[in-house]
Amino acid sequence: MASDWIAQFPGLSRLESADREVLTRKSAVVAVPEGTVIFGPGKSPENLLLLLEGRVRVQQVSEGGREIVLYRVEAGQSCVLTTACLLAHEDYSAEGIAETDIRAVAIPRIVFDELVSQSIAFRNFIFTAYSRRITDLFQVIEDIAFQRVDIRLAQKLLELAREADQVRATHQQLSVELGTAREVISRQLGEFQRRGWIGQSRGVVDLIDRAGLEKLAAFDPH
Amino acid sequence: MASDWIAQFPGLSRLESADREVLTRKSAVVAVPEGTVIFGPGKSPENLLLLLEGRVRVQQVSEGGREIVLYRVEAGQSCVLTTACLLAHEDYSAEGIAETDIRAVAIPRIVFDELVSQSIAFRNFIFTAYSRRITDLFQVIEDIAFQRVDIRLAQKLLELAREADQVRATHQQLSVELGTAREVISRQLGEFQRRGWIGQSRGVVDLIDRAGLEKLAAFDPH
DNA sequence: GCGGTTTGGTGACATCATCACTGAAGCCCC
DNA sequence: GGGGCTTCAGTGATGATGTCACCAAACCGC
Repeated sequence: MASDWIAQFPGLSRLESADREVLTRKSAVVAVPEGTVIFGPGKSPENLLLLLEGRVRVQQVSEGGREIVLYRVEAGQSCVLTTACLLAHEDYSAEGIAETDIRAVAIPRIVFDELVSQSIAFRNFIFTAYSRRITDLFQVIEDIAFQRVDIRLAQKLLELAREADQVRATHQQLSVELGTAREVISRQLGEFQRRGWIGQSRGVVDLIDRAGLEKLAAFDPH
Repeated sequence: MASDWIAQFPGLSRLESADREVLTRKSAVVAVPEGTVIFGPGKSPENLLLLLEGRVRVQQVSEGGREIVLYRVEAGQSCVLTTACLLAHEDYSAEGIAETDIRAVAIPRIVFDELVSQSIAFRNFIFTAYSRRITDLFQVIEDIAFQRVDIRLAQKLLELAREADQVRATHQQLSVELGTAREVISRQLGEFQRRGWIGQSRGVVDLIDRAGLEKLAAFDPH
């Protein structure tokens, strides 16, 4: 039962059977309720987490109390940021928050080290995950530095909505997604509404005209 | 001769002698002239570089042609970004440029893998380096998103000047350092000059009153 | 010296951030 | 079910930053 989860991680499919055995025997499946702070300033994690179900939001918190979302860890991915914490014993100013109820595989530090040492497949898994996160961070930097907020907001709404045609988020929360101010979000959403792209009610944005949003999201000002 | 370089990397001091032997025997000290593009879009590196002398600038280039400096790799540090490339075979939109003439140890992919597998000290070295870079990126994101340009410019001038009291850079180059526009730099430097903090000539900023710059650099608007 | 290129300066305007304040919508609690 | 509180959203004024257009000065190669 509990040993079947490896199939959910494509990057681990090439793991040899001895390593699979170590991984399943020495790690545990844990449940974490929505809203839990998984790691954060002054809270080093003890385990590497591989997400089976749910989503983790990683965000940066500045001294001034301002926040910005860096990336999300989805089911089937690993929260590699914690490995850097794990091995470098360094505190980050970033924090990871369970955005939904979560089921995850918790790999203790010792076991992580053992697997990195023994298995080339596991190493590839870890370094590939790092690679993805760093790419995410590069994209965040580029967007913040060079992209207009209306375009970024349209993209973010489509991303957060996924299949649904509704986003449950306050203007404040959306401003944290983009690292901007609430007032900016309010005004931009007002503009989107005037254009008939969205409807608004307290804590909710309804996507009425996806095509309109998509056109703006794909717009290249250059 | 060529085997003494390990002493220059504090993180490698705990390497066991067998691993030291592998590292020195299977890697080569290379020289790279200033201006060389070490890695970049469509140019995957073949080796992990440990810098003995010189400096590498890593910057992001966007489609619109705009650029921003992400961080620098100094002597005594490793260019870990390349390890992610190395192992994940992924192309980055970032590029690494030799900012000075460089001497570096080039560790082939195979040897890197062997060492990661065998040596816990080497693993710690690598993951600690990752940790530092990610921290750097977090700081870049926070600065771009939340910090005023004048403060960031003052900080950057002091950083680039190091011991010297002069920075050799055009306004254009400084704008890339901060991910902003040249005009913004021109105006801010004009203001710094009016305040008597700096002097300007073509391609050069002279630091006249470090204390003034330092005060602004340390200023917390919150 | 001449002509082209790079670098820097500046005004006008657009976009975004900040501040201060208002009112509306939900919630609690009796 | 009507206060009172809290959260959420809207908005004007103003400052900071980004963009565009253009010009002038400094440098470079010949």
